[in-house]
Amino acid sequence: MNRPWILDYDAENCTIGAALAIVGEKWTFLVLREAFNGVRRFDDIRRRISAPRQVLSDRLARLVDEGLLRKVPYREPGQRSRSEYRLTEKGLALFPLMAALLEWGNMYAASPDGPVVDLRHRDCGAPVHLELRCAEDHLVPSPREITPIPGPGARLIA
Amino acid sequence: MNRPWILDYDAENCTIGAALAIVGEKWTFLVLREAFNGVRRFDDIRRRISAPRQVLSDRLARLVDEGLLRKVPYREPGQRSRSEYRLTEKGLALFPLMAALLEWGNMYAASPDGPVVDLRHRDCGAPVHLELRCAEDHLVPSPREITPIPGPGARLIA
DNA sequence: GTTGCTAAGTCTGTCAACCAGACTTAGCAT
DNA sequence: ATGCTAAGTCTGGTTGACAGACTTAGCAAC
Repeated sequence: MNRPWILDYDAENCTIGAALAIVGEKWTFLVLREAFNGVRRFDDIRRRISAPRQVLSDRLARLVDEGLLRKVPYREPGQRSRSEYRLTEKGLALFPLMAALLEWGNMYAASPDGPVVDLRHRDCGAPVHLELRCAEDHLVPSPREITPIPGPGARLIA
Repeated sequence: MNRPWILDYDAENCTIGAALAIVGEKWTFLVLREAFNGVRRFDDIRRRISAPRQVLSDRLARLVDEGLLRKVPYREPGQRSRSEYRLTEKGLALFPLMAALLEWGNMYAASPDGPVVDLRHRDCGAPVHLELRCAEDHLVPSPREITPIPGPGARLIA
């Protein structure tokens, strides 16, 4: 193995790092998982992920701040109005990330009984999975067939 | 919105949670990013991700423990033998996760100049992207077309 | 109006993890 | 022996997580 080209480039402005700065934290990610499950209320989320209230409070505020969730008022009969948290477009766009984590978890960290949730295509009911494909429409079954190259935003180290 | 079915099920054995317990931490994920970039040596990784030595030491040990990385001896001329860290199959299987994070980051947290790395198909040079597809081979362009249902491992709350 | 109810959120003290920076280790070479 | 270097450990200060108690805000019954 030769010295990888990337060592000459700065890792500072990597978009993966930027994405991680927003969603790369355990509680944040669990909150998003629940959001995709349709769990939207503070105490429901809190019970499901067993987070300390303060931590959940922090993370929800952060996610609203970053524009992944938005607060929407709701009203149970005989109760005052409260807020629930819903995914925005920006948050919904994380679905492939969630799916990737689910698929990997099912393969390598699964419960013995099998997956806890299955993803189905709404229109036909068939199970849904992730694929890597190139612009020429070739299926790319393995990362070994992928070559990372410097993109337009790459910056050489000073 | 009705009460989501998932509230009747236990979140404890969720495979997403299990996966997060392994890779759901900032430094761990950055280490894996570098591994996919071909950066394999302690100090190279450390410089690129700016991690405290101790933290990197911990994370590498953990990743080796979990079987995502393995230590391989190498030898620079005039130096003693040292170890570098390479992805195992289990680690390589995280590629879609990495790609999902990269795509989301490029869309929503990008540097103004564009992506820092591009993924290309080794065989044809075309850019690679992630797709959601169902078993009937329909392309699923939006998470709104996906219905999560309880899988075989789902457990009702006691 | 006051009391109770509930979901959401804040406060407090304790404890574990992170961090920067200095130090140590282990083998090779002169 | 002495120096060199990549890898790894030690130290003391600071930040964040955590559990558990407390507070808030509006509605409803009395």
